Amino acid sequence: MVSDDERPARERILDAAETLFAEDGFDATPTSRIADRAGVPKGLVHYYFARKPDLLEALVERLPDERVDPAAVVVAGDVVESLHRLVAALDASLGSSAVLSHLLWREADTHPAVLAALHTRFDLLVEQIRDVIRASLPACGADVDSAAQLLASAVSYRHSVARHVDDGAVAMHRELRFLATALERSN
Amino acid sequence: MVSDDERPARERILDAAETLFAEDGFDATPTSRIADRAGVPKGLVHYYFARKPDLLEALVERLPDERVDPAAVVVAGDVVESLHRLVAALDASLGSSAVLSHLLWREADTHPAVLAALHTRFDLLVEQIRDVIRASLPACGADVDSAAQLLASAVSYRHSVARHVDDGAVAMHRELRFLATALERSN
Amino acid sequence: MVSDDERPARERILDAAETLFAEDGFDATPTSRIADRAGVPKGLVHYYFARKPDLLEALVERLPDERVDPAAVVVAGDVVESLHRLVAALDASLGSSAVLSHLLWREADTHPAVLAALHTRFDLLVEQIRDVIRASLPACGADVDSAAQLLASAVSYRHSVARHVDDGAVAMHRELRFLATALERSN
Amino acid sequence: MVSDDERPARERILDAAETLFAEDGFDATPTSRIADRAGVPKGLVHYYFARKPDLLEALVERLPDERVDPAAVVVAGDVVESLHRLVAALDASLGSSAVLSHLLWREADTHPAVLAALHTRFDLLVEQIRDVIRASLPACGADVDSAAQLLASAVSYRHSVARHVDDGAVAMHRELRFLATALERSN
DNA sequence: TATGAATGAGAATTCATTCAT
DNA sequence: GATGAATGAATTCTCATTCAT
Repeated sequence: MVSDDERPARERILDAAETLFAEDGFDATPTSRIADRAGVPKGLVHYYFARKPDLLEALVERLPDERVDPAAVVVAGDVVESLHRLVAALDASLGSSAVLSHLLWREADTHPAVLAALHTRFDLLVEQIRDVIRASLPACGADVDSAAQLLASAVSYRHSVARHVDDGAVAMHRELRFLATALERSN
Repeated sequence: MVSDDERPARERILDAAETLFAEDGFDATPTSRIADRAGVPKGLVHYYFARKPDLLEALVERLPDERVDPAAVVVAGDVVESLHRLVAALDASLGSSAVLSHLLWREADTHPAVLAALHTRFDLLVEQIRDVIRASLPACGADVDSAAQLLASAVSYRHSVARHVDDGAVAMHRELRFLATALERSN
Repeated sequence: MVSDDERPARERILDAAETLFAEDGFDATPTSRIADRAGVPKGLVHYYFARKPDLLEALVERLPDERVDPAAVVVAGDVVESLHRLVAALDASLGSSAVLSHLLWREADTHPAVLAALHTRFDLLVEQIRDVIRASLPACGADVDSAAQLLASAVSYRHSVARHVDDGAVAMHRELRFLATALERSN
Repeated sequence: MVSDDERPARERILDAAETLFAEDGFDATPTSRIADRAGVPKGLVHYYFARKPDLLEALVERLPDERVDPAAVVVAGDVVESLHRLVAALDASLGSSAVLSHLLWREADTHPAVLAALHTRFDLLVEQIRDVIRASLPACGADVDSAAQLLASAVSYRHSVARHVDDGAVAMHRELRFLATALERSN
């Protein structure tokens, strides 16, 4: 087996697992294929990850912290633009872990650790949207929580489940504008 | 093996497959367990469904048609109430196939037939929401398509993915009210 | 794989397991070698015996009932001869399951079912020896229980553990005579 | 890994191996568990004992010399008491290596070195019993060899195989008295 | 001398699928 | 049509052993 790649073997194994799990699902991916793809002998996979689900947990722990600095996206008085920048920033940050994101949705049911990670991520998303709305439209009298929840649903839905829908970005843009307009009007 | 239950063996096999696939996933469910649960001999499962994926396709074909008659829910001039009744009707109709709904999301990636069924269902959902909005608020100048897309996201998200979130109904109610208000204001 | 032998596959698997376990021990015998020896495909071994220890339990259940009819061996008034005949009868009956006998001793510690079987067998042995002593020497005033226990130890020791000692039969004969003499003297 | 215990690493490894082999058997004990239990890194086990069976041979060589000084136990003219003291002394000396004793029986078949050690120990046992009988009952006309063999069987049986039988000591006491009485009567 | 990462052969077990009856 | 014994490829996991440091 080849081995002298740049990254350490443990990382290469996780990379391979991430890609393959995302492509075919956890159950449909033999550890042997992970080893092949990582360029390590079969035994090494189980040396680092005694049981197969340990791979999944390690992947969850590798999840990047997707918190976006509100100050970096808020444009005072312009909710449309502010939310737009937030979503763009989230997209960029999530983009790197899009595959991972997707696979998590799929395995959440059967792996509690994954489910917990998903909930945390969703709550964080709602919170960030709400903060940006509040910061860009301080006196908004509308139901900001609902708007945040709606947008978070749409973002999550797009990132994790509906990745097959290619016009996602366009639709998202229009939905976002709709929400922003609603928020501004109720000012 | 038990046998003389009320439903024919083929149906019992599909019922069992639906439950078990939803619980543990397609790959993690041996056909032998489906046979056990259905109370039929192992061979019979493969007699009716030569290959395992055939079970999944048969389940997709069993999907109920969730079209709700617009006339039955629209309250002229009251979008909030109209959408509310629509969502309630959809919930009722989907309720019976909630497990199935959920399992479809999970298997969509690896089974094209399932993915296609999902897209059809989502498009139908958007269409119905749009129709109800238009019927209850004929002169609405807002971006009805986006509103419909947003609500469809939220509904789908709740039905299929976020089924673990218990306050789903409450949040949905508030989100819906937010959307309706936005639509009415732009009238 | 060959298959049209005289005995049914399940029996052939047990025969093979018995021989191989006795030769190399339970842990050192792969199920694949059992399959080879039995002339059946590997899968069939696990079809009949889901887990490897199930093979051991099935072997224990195959143990012949070694009860010897006292009437057939007792020579009234002659303990030496009576015990001699009993031991010979036990030897003959045990002989057929000598390998099994031996392997049971070895696996008793780690397999409770085996340990239980061994205890039952030993108690039965003591009981039979005592019955024969009593029947051939009714008025014996000696500690018949101890004599029976001693002889049972020696028999068990020889059958199960000390099978490598080749002069076993000769020694046993002398020991038996010693015991018998002791019993007669105390009459 | 812990390390600065009182005993040197090599000894701790053997101690751990002895315990674990006795508990689960040689084959069922991974060297890694031996390392864990000994509190040494995995590599060190193979550093001291290149192959796993080497551990077994080293254990056999650690066997204490169980020779009991006849003078210390013989009570002239009293075989019962003499043998009693001998067995007590053997018990005490064996007690420290009871686990080892037991594991040897189990592994004797597959490890010639172990089998040889066992034979040596048994012969030594017979010899000692005979010496004590002769010393305490010089003019005994009975078959002392057989009596010695019988008692050695019972002692071995108890020490090595029947360690699960809790009333071992009591039964042994009665058997011993039976033998002694027999020997005295034939005087 | 000591270490623990790395290796790969081989173990038990699972399971979709076939097929004779 | 129905059945369940039979098959064997594939899968997860174990572990003695090696070896660079």
